[in-house]
Amino acid sequence: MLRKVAQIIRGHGHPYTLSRELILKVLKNSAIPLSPKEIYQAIPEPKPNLATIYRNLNLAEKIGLVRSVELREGFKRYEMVKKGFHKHRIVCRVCRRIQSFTPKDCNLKVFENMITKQFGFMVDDHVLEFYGVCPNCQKK
Amino acid sequence: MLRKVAQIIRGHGHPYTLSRELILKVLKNSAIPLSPKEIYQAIPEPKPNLATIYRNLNLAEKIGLVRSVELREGFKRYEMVKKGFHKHRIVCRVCRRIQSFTPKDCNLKVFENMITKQFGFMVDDHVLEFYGVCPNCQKK
DNA sequence: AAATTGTTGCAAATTTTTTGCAACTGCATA
DNA sequence: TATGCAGTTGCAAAAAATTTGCAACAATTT
Repeated sequence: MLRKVAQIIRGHGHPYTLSRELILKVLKNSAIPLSPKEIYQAIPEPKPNLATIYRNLNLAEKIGLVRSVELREGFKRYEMVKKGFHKHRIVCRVCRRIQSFTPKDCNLKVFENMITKQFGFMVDDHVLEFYGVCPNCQKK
Repeated sequence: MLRKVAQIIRGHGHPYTLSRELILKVLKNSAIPLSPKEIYQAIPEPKPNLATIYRNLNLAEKIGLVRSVELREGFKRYEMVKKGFHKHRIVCRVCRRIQSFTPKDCNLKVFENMITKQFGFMVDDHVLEFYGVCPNCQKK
């Protein structure tokens, strides 16, 4: 089921190792982006070294398998990249709860066109996160 | 000219110190968000300690004077919050150049309404950054 | 001007991420 | 299926980013 991922990794000249499989499986099953430490904790013993997780996340990001996500926490999180889909997040400023959602129709093309016309950038990715207070924390 | 800022800080029960003035002045004059280290470097001698800069950025963020911005670099940047205005960024994946822009009409209300209706969050801030390749790096 | 409260510098600690190196593993090919 | 190369891994140490304890100090209140 991660066969396609294996092909992509091999296609970039890298072997598909057990560590890689374990890391990507954890990310695939998570509703929210995870930090390297969280990925480490989610893998059962015997787990790969934390340094290995960092190295593989960097590689996976470089070849476009995962994307890094920062939510004002002071560390990076990672999520799988799925072609044709992407997620946005809403983060509670109080309890730090993260809620992901997939936009039906992400009408940010307006921005991207403006950017291309005005600044000449070729845009291929964007990050949109909302901050606020979740229902639970509003009660208090 | 930073009088209003001084009032806000005092209004929150904190003295308006020289360090605070220097840090906020640097941020006020920057077109792009700056990291603590960059702020430190931008202040002429005698400069406040780096720890002081971290402490004051945390305070300023808490009382809403500044906002933290993360651009997949592994550290935080900060920018002044100006009521009624906000900026977005486009970052070059190759040379890491940052281009800020102020949206004419940030039509993300659609998202915010959906979030409130569907998840019950009270949204009061958002982050929208674009990633791509700048004109210079496209040539190579 | 004195008292109070919060701030600062400094050094050390913590947290996050990267790196060097020797042993090892995945995979191509024979 | 065995062999060898190239890239990966674990471990420990280093580097980078951020936080914290504490004594000296500065900004505001009385």
